[in-house]
Amino acid sequence: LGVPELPEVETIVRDIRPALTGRCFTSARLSHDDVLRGVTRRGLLTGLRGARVVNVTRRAKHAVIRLDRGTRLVVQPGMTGSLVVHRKPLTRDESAYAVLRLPLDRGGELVYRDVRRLGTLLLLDERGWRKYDDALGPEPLAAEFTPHVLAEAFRGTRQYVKKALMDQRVVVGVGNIYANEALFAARIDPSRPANVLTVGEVETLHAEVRRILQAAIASNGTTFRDYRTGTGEPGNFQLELMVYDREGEPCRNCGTPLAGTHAIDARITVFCWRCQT
DNA sequence: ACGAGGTCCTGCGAGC
DNA sequence: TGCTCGCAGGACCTCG
Repeated sequence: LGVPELPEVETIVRDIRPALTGRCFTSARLSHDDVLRGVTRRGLLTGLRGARVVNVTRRAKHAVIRLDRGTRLVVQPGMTGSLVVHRKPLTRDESAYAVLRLPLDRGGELVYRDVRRLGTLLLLDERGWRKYDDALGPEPLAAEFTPHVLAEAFRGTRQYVKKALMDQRVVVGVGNIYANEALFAARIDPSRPANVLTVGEVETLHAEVRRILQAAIASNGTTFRDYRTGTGEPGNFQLELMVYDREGEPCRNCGTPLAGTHAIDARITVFCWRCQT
């Protein structure tokens, strides 16, 4: 577990960028085809072999590796994916569950490892990328993501606010962990319909989403089991979580045992029924 | 429009 | 001890 969301992918991208930019993939090996979306094994491997990395960026929860051929390798780590540049030969543990291995010129190797393989790999041309990018909502840390933008997205839906917050068309990068945390910080009941929130509540939620994502980036993300930074280290934000993985434990605000439910989208929701209304 | 449920995938922990 | 079973869940899908 570890669930790479925005802070985790941001950390990965920052870590691997210096080691990858300008480098060439001397070869490419893929262990399983089931992680591919919209590209065949042959298409992926020939598209990567010999390609040079122009830059490495993050969009939503995805690492985007732009190649000199005008294509982009898009990595969605899913639940258990990690993306690490190894400078030394891989250990037995590191090579177990390695899905994509891309040795670099001048040494080292980019490795996508994914135990459960719920992550996906895409290789998109310019047009494919534009279409993919357009389908995603605003970046939560960008200036164009204002409280007004969030309010407009919430206005049109009676979905549970937690589900709406995790909808990648509303705002990208927020998954289960940070949705739970942001709603606790904003003192909002996750099961309220999105369109009944007051202007003030949306403003608070907007601010808390940004604050928590920034804090998680500063702590290199949240590691429970599988998530690793781009250098293979665990993150530290699990130490700062207020509700996630704390069902039954006392609320850090009022001491009431935290409640847990699967009623929203079949994912664990942890909240304080006293603080969140 | 929205909730519910299934699918993918495998390690792990609980229960018998 | 050794087995089975249910759970974790992001993205995507279908059904009512």
